[in-house]
Amino acid sequence: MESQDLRKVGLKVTLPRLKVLEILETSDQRHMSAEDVYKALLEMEEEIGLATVYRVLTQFEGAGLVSRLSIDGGHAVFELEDGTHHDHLLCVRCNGIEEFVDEVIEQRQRAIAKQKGFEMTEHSLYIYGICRKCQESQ
Amino acid sequence: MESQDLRKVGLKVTLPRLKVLEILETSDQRHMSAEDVYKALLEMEEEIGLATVYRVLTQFEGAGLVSRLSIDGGHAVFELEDGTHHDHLLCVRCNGIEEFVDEVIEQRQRAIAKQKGFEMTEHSLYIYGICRKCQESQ
DNA sequence: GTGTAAATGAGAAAAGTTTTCATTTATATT
DNA sequence: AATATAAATGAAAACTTTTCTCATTTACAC
Ligand SMILES: [Mn+2]
Ligand SMILES: [Mn+2]
Ligand SMILES: [Zn+2]
Ligand SMILES: [Zn+2]
Repeated sequence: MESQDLRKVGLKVTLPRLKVLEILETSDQRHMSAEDVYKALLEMEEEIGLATVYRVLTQFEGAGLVSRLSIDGGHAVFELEDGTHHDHLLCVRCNGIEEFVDEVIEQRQRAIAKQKGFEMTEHSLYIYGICRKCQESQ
Repeated sequence: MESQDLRKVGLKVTLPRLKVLEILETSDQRHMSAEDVYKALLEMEEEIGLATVYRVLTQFEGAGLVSRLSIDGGHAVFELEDGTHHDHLLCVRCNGIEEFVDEVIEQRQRAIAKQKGFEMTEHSLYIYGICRKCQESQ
């Protein structure tokens, strides 16, 4: 019952919001660009404008429902927030995304920030490479 | 003698290329956007188009003379390549950039890629925060 | 059911970067 | 030194991703 999720964060329950949420929950890709979401909506015959998709995703981000990854050449992907921090591996061949958590890295980052006198607010870490599947297929 | 540097990497010796190189070498900021370089050129009375600045920086990157950081909100900064890898701390208040090297993180990244079956090609790591100077000034 | 504030859609705008194409320039060859 | 030519440049247009504007529609408190 997603309507409650929306009300809980102070957002009116509208069709675009419900549908975007539905796409994020049911898509087989966990990480989706606004364009991906928009196209998935078109495929389910929902005529929701791209501007609205961006708006809704940004609001969801503000509400803590989704998080946004800012990938290299300035385009963002979104994923449902699951409450746990993780970082990403990006396949440069198929653009697939995998996740990882590494406490050693997390801790070293805090140590570096401290050592440099930074009050750390966040970090962004991406490992680029060729995923297993892409290596196998030639 | 930068002319040799250019010839060495197969680039014709032109005024825009020499001047962009000069800016990168003499500016007090090690990390500069294309716009920064463009403005610095204007200040030294060199009428070099922004498109040329982008072209030259991209060629320099291809030639291994500079490296490009792709910062969050989709705008790039460039720095002279010094042959050694390092990562960056970004101040969210003054946009200042500091550098660090951490072998533990480097090694953990390789371990994670290996564990996930990735053939790692590169990585990008940014620590965001408020730098010492900005903390002190209020 | 109504009123009102909020949300939406369509298109314009913004920001950063790349491309196009006519003109200029560097350099290899005479 | 003059010439030929492939490459580089400048200016403007195009592009990409995202945000904004504003007229219209919708959700929901009353
Ligand atoms: Mn993720
Ligand atoms: Mn650097
Ligand atoms: Zn892959
Ligand atoms: Zn600062």
